[in-house]
Amino acid sequence: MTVLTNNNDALGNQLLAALPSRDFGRIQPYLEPVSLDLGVVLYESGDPLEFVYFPTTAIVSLLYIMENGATAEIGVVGNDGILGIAIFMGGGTTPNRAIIQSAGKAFRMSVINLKAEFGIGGKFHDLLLRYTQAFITQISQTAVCNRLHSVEQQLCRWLLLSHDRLNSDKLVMTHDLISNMLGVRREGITLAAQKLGGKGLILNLRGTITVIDRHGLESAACECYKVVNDEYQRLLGKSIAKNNGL
Amino acid sequence: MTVLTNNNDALGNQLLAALPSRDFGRIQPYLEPVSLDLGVVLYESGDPLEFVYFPTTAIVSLLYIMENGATAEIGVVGNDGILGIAIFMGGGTTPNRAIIQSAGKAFRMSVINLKAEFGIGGKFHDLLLRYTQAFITQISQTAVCNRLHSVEQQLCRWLLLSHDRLNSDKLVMTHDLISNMLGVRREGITLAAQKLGGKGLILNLRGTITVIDRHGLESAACECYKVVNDEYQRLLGKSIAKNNGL
DNA sequence: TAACTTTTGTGCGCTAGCGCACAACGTTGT
DNA sequence: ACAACGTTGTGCGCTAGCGCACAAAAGTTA
Repeated sequence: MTVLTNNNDALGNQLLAALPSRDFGRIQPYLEPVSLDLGVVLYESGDPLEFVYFPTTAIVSLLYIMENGATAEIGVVGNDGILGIAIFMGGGTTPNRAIIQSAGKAFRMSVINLKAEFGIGGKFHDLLLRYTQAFITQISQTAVCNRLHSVEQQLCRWLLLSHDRLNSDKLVMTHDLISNMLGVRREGITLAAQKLGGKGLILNLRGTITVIDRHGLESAACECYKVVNDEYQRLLGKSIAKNNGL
Repeated sequence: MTVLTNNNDALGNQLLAALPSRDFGRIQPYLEPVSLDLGVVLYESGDPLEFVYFPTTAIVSLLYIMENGATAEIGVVGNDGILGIAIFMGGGTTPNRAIIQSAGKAFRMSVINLKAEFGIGGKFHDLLLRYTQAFITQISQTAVCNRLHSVEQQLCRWLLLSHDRLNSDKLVMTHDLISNMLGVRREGITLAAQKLGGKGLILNLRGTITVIDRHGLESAACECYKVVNDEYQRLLGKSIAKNNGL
């Protein structure tokens, strides 16, 4: 079942990379590399999970889908973390959809193996819980941001979140996609993106947004971004942000 | 240190009540009853926690406070749960303020004792994690609700959350307080409360809101309330909602 | 090249919620 | 009974974002 290719790539995931080599060595055989295409649904709301995922280059969004079809993002997971915390938290599923927001690679691990490793306690257990707390902060700040900030500010935050989890300045995504994530109108994104483009922070091309001025983007974003990033740094010992300690 | 009064009151907290009596017996000596007054700040943003709290009749709100002083609620904890999950998750603190939203009683437990009990693993460990997952759902749904729903709908959700955690239909709280929680204008709450009053769902009196038609309130709320409640039921084996299995 | 699809740009009327100002109550205390 | 204070009610202009309807590009396929 486990693929025998070079699983050292798994160190591209910061959570796995943070493990002591002894713990990582024990887990490594359980990791199976997978390629994830844009738009693929990894988990559907309420479905029992079969695998957890440690993304390396892929980015996954967690969405809630309303009865009327409207969507809003809860949080985003990339090479900084793990998708499927409901497994070790004990619920087995969540009322959210997990969808690939940016195509790329990940390593998956069966629920059985994950539970066994988590059950041992020790570093892996503690690290997963600390990551979960950081993720809680991300969700919390999403709630705050949704309440208090403009679409333009939120777009900055969202672009930064994506940029941090990518090793490129070129984000392949349409305004329509982003609008679904932020739960706003597509036109609202177009307008906000134009403003950011006018300020020279990003470059809008059909289907892609290129980050030009990372620092400018951070300034244009609300404090929410920084709060989350600082918390990741505090809890996981490293900043997710580019040019900022990574 | 531990007060010797009747700690069986602690069973008023559903998390403690859900423990097997053997586990509860071990924990009971560590529980210290406290009275919590309206407006008291239990945790300040970023402060290392010294105690976790198991509310029985008190209700605690978790808030984020923006640099400009604006506030928004992340989630609410009452007799359904525990305040201070950052302790067993490993972070020791969060960037939030915890403030008493409704005066009442709680049992507190020192961080050292909590960590020790959590470290044993077993039922207590698992229950705390399952509760945390339920709480994550609450935060997530707050984010969604903040994005997509009207103040009136959110007020319904919020009143229901409070009502569930209280053994009275009379909620002692001002419109101003609620507006801080929901992160909206006080006038917006006044207006929404008037509408709900006009529909006969609640009764507005100076400083108090009385729930008249619980079912009507649920209908007037968005689906967010039900999603969270269902998830509490699934994960913790009981509904928090009144007239609904409790 | 031509037809088609996807993505982005633009305009327009509408509404919810904001910020501000101030009036009208209830309570509490003296 | 009166003053003082906290709470709620009301009005008004303003703005961000919505919903809708198309037009204009930019790619894609035939």
